Amino acid sequence: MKTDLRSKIIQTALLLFEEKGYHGVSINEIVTEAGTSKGGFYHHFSSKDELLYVIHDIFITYAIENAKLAARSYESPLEQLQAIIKSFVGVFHVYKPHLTVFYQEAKYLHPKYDEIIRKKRDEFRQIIYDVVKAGKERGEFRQELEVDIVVMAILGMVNWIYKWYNRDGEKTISQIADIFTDFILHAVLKAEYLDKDTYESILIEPFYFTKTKK
Amino acid sequence: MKTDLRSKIIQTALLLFEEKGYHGVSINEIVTEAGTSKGGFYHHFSSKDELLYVIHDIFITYAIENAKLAARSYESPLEQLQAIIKSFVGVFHVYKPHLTVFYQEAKYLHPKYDEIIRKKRDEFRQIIYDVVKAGKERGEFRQELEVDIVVMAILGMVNWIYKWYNRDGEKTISQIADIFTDFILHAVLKAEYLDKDTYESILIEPFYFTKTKK
Amino acid sequence: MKTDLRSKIIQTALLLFEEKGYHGVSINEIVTEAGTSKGGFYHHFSSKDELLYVIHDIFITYAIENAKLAARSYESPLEQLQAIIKSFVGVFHVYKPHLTVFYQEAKYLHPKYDEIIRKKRDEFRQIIYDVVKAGKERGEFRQELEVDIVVMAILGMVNWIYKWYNRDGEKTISQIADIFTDFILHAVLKAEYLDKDTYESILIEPFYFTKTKK
Amino acid sequence: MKTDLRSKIIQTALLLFEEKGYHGVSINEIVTEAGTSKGGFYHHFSSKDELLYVIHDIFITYAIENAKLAARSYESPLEQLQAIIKSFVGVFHVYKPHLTVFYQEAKYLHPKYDEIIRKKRDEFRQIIYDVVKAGKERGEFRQELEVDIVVMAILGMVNWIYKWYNRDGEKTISQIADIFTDFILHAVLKAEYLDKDTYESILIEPFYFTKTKK
DNA sequence: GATGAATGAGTATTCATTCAT
DNA sequence: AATGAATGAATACTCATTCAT
Repeated sequence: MKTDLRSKIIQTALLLFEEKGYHGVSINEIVTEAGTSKGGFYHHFSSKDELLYVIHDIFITYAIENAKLAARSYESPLEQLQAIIKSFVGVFHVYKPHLTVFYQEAKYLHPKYDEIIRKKRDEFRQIIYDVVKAGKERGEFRQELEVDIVVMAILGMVNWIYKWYNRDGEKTISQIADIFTDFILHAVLKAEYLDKDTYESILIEPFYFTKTKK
Repeated sequence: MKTDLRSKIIQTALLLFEEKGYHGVSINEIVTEAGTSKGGFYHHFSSKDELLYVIHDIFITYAIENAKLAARSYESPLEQLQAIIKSFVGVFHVYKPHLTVFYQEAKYLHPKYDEIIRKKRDEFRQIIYDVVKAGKERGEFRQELEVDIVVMAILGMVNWIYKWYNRDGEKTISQIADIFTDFILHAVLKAEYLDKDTYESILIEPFYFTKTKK
Repeated sequence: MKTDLRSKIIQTALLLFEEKGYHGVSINEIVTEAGTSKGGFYHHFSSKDELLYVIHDIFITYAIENAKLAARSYESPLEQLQAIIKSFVGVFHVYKPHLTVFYQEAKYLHPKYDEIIRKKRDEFRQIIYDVVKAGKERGEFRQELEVDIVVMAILGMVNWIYKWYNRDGEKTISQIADIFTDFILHAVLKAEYLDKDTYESILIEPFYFTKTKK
Repeated sequence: MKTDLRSKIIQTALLLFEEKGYHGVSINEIVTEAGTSKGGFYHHFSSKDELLYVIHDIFITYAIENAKLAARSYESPLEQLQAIIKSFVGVFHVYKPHLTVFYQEAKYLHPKYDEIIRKKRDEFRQIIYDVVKAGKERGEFRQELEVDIVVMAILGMVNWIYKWYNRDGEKTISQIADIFTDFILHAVLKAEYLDKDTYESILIEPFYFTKTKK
């Protein structure tokens, strides 16, 4: 298959970058590990920069799709927020190496790639923003909420997962998602919406958890 | 004073690292900007690695002291947590460049330095852990809380501030700290402790906000 | 026709080499521009070296034929020299790209090709040498002439044309040829042969000027 | 001396470039031959491009100075032209390697350097142009002369010297200069100025022939 | 004949570090 | 203490050439 070598290079680079950082890994190291040659690498990527971009793009594109789907699948902001968090946390199980590289090395993205990625990142943030805003306007979420800052708090706590999540750790990603959901809902919901029956009812396993079976 | 040049180098490096990343800045650039020479640099630092370590250490040492002081200054976990968050968030105002380097470049710390820093990082986490644990045990915090994960959520949301905080932004660091405190306390406190009178009373400006008068 | 692609490659390479130099053009660029593939290239040429050689050879072979023909067409050295200069200058109109590559890149010819080309270059020089020598011996040219050096002077002034000739320039190639002829004849002829009637009579347009009609 | 290594590098590169061409010589080869290191090279030159420029500049600057001095030293265009040719030809004795590189590799000069060099080249041509023009206007040179083209003829025949001149050859540079002068003067002077007594009188050895004693 | 994926030796350049002064 | 010339290992990237299809 035409894509074979390309995929192999991405996978190899991903793991190496995760372990040693983008600057800690040379092209030579990547191609040796991937079982190809420098020429092979440059046949598929125009530069090391581009490889970094591709890694960023794979993940952010996926994350946006998931978040949109989660939002679309429910009607009330409460449920939407739940679904988005569950989905978002779940992405870390599948794409932890991508995310690690994404957050650790974003600074070194070439400007031309950075712009593309920045737009997608903004798009992702906007999805969460809209849901929190709607929840506040509908009267389900507390009226004191500063939406901008709350969105950054949510993004921060979830994003940080890449620093500590371990597939073989004590808690599964699903449990972590539930704990985070519980934490966030307590932080944003009005007291009257806080009885378990309301919000725990939709804790179905979302699609992408089962997607990774490979 | 002997320390003068050393400080100048650290400050210069800090700002350059924040802007372009550790790998995007050469020793030459640092010494030129700092108005010294390569010899001057190596007189004060044994390597670029060491400089990176020093920057990490300055901040983490400071952050631990602050957190300990905050915890020591109050008796109830509720108040301690409030004070720690307020203190921790405030650190980003003063040490944003350090924090950016700390989170962005930790991966490139030489192992021998990494071990030292890792220990201090664990120490810092432990302080928060102890407070949340105590709050739960005392019955002020919700019993369902998974302390480990909640601590990581809190750390994540606060740490993430380095990615978006802007001294000239819409919200002051003090306002951000209040919003975060409100968010976290809603997330962890039992409903009965959630009346404003309880927890808003201690929103004193902590020491370090005034420390930076420079 | 088998030769089609080969010619296409030569023409394309010629123009690219003229513009950017042999080292400034990659095989990839040539084949892309020529609308073929690397395989297509190597089917027709054993190496980039060979392509360079072929370009050299096309021109030098042509130039020798022309010079011989010019010499054969007249009997007196005076007329022969005139005809050769006219012919030689004219070559620059048709083969400027070849000549540019010839003079600019000869140094990079592979030794095995270089030897062949060098021989032809010597052959060409010999033709002019013989004519000047004959002119001197016949008593038409000045007796003080150092034939060796004069030949190099003539070759130099004509060869240099590749550096400045422009098809769309102020002077046509035919005018340039006349000016050069006038210049050289004044330099070599004895005073008594210098009346216009003698040497301007043969300024027929030589064959190759009309050859390029395309 | 501060300039020692720099000069050594230039000299070494010059000879290597002359022999194998700019593209045929790697930085590695230069520094090995010059007895230094890559770092040493890049301490003195910002790039291989810059080295090429420096080589160009050394020669063209020198040639312009010489031509100006030659022109300034005489009053009549006839004598000026003689002096300039003598001086110009002499430059090839001293700077043959520079000139070889200059004419062979000019195409690869980085645009920013090319502009500087091109200006100096134009300045040089202008000096010769002015003298031929003046000679024509004063009535010493033939009125039929097309000054533009004649200047290119003169430049061409002299420049071409770099292709064949050999310090150990049959003719000394001074002899060559005389032969060229004789050739050119016959080509441009009116018949009445062509008696030897007029123009051979100033064939003093010009300054720069003795300058190179080092 | 033609393709283009793959090769790998070779290139210019960078940069942390050393050390004579 | 401080300088900055010199080092050389390491790096990203190029490109003529090969070869299975």
